[in-house]
Amino acid sequence: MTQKITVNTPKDFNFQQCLIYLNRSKLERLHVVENDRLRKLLNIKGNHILCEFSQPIMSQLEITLLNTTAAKAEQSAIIAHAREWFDLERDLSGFYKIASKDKLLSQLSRAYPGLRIVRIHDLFQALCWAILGQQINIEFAYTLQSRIIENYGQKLAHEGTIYWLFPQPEIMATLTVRELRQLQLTNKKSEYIIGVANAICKGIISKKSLQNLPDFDTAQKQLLKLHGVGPWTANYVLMRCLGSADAFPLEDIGLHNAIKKSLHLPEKPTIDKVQKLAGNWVGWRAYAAFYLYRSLQ
DNA sequence: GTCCAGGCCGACA
DNA sequence: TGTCGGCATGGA
Repeated sequence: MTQKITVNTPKDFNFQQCLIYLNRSKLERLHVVENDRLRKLLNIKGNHILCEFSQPIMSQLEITLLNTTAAKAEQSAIIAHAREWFDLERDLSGFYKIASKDKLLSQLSRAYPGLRIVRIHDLFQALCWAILGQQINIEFAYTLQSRIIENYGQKLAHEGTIYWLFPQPEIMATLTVRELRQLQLTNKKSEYIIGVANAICKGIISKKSLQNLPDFDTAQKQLLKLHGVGPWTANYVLMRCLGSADAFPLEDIGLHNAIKKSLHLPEKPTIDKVQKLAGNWVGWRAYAAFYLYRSLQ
């Protein structure tokens, strides 16, 4: 007897749009997209629960537990995870209002209606993903991430497919640069990831403590103290993990290319030009960035 | 072979 | 405070 949980979703949420984003790389190891269904292994209070997400009707997500059943408290945690994953608490009316008056955003919001920022629940995973993505192409970042997961993550086999959890910082903190170098990470990326793992294990930084700060600017300052975390990485993590709708990875080459593509510019825009454009998106710059990323797929 | 890819650090002025 | 070279790798 499989257990099903339903999650009510807001009007301007389009599960299909999010699935397209989630399905952008064949090297993804942390979820599987298949026939409008999404499967992900969740770590709920230490229990590894394989969840299948689908959308039987527009206003609902249905979560089917494939390998176990969940008690009330676990069910609540699964629902909370889903609501965070697809940023369902957000009222997007402000974003669409801004978008309606902006040439670039109006184009993107029409192209990807109901797309929401797909969040990364785990701070360590978000930091690692950003560090891996520094200065290399995304597909190679996926290659590196898949190697880390397959070497150090926990897994569950179900009906012939393996589902993975991202490695715990406690595991990664014990590694040496030499070990990560063998996965073709650079010296720097290896040092940064081991350092971040240690910082999290020692409680120097945590998602909870960052979320308890008065504002995202303060959280950004804390993130910047980590070795290997610069402005781009800090803003990326604020956007993907901590739930800022306004964080903006200004230096992002991908964003620059997306703007070039959408506005049919002959060259990539300068930083000043990007900053000027983003000036029209204040309050919703993370959403603008996420829609721009989506336009590169 | 060259250039680019969802940057960051440390040195130096 | 602002700028610049070095880093290291895979793919086009």
